Amino acid sequence: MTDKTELDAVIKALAHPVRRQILAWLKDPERWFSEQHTSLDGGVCAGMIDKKTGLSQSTTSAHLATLQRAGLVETQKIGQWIYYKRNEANIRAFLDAISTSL
Amino acid sequence: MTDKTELDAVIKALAHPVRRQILAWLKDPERWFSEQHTSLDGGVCAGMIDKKTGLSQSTTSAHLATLQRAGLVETQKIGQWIYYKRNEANIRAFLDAISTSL
DNA sequence: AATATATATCGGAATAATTCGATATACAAT
DNA sequence: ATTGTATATCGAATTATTCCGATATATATT
Repeated sequence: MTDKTELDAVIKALAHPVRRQILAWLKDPERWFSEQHTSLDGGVCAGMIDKKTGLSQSTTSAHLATLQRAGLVETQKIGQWIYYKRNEANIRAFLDAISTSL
Repeated sequence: MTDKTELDAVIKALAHPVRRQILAWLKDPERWFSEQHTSLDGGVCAGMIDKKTGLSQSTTSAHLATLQRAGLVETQKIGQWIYYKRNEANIRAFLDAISTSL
């Protein structure tokens, strides 16, 4: 997050309510994604997030890709599923960066 | 900043490099706007900011308006000049809000 | 091999943000 | 009153973002 373009990507990623909402859901997966049968420690699978956003599968996928490019989430692919979880280190790094730069 | 729409406006306002740059300049007016003859305590007048952005007067004015609507800067009008300065309380409130919500 | 499922990517339409020059408004000075 | 200066606002062009349905890719199952 020392780089300026990185910070730009992160702020732009956060500048959409749906993407912030997704990050908020991922903060407490047990609460919001209890239907998922596999362990939530590995992340929440994309389809569960689709269902919650109310947007189309492709749109939600694009939002997730934006979050990932910004480093705000990390993914793990298992079989045909892709599990998303917050990248807490990068989120903290962003908060530090914005706190000192702003 | 307790309101959700407020936070949205602030993040959107920050999601543009020029607006962040303006906020950064306003952090140290003595350094960046030493040419201004009136006291910098009252803020930096809009025209000086125009000159620095490299954008047109109207565009810079729009950016300043966005920052103001978001509450990130406050203004003081003296004669035909409008002086801009950071609203430190609101900036801090934003940092608190994003730190806890993110 | 064929079918089904999960997710990503593509192409395009709709909307929003950025930018500019031109004009309007407000104030100051002659 | 006129002229000049500072800033805001308008209208329009450009660019970026969001969104969708359709298709592609990868994996799993039969």
